[in-house]
Amino acid sequence: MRYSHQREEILKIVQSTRCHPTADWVYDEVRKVIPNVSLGTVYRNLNQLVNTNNINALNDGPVIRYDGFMEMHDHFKCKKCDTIYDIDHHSMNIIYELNQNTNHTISNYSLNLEGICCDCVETTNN
Amino acid sequence: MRYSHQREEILKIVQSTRCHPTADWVYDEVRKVIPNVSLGTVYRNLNQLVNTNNINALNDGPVIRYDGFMEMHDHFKCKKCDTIYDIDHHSMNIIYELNQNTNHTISNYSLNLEGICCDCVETTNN
DNA sequence: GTATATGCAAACAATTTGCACGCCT
DNA sequence: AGGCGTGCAAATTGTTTGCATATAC
Repeated sequence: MRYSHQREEILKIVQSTRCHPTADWVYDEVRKVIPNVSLGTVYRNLNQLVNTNNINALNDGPVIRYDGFMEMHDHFKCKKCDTIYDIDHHSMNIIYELNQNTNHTISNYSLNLEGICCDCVETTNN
Repeated sequence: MRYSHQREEILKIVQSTRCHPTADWVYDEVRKVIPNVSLGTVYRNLNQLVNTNNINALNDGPVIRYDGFMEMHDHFKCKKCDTIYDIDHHSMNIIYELNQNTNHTISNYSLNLEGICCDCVETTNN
């Protein structure tokens, strides 16, 4: 994989946030630095960065979100404000425990939690 | 919600399988019984059945899969054959434990596991 | 110099929606 | 009779891809 200015900026942007951005959000950010970048380039580079294990992809309904934080962790999505929070969890324990209980060989997982977040709980009745 | 023959057949079909079908698969099955059914109708009814808690939706990359088995359970997807298996798990324990460890109110979750399934493990070196 | 990366726009795939007509109640 | 459900086709959304040009090495 050859160096490219676009890819460098895209990686830097994804690594600099914990907001689990979409390709569109990344596109808007990259354009602040490289105004004529194209959305196709953003998608191509995000896919490459996922394949080379520099970032992670997680799906959120029909859209793909990207995550530059590479320690194993889970996610919690607030049903009210749609924010996705990181949740620290005993990843290896889950995989170990599940490998004990099934015939399959589990190599990775994603745990997606939903509910009402701590910021929304005060004001909601849902 | 008024009765419709289409919706009844769609529900029956989703409830009769454990293969986590896509809308397209359901569409093909419904056509065997109601040949002139439309794909739009299948999608509309699947969405209604999800909203009325008769079936569940789970996302598998860009596609939505449907599940007529309503007990809380998790899923394991084989990286080789793409089969999605049901995994029984201590759902309430996870939610309880996680509610203890976070400030959020977790109401539901989906745990998606990946790896090599028991049928593929013999023949794979991946 | 050569191959990979880019910008652009068109293609794609899954899902949703608008509309006129049909069928449940 | 009235309104929800349908079939059909077009629209929408998120993502991918083909192609000619630009750039890294």
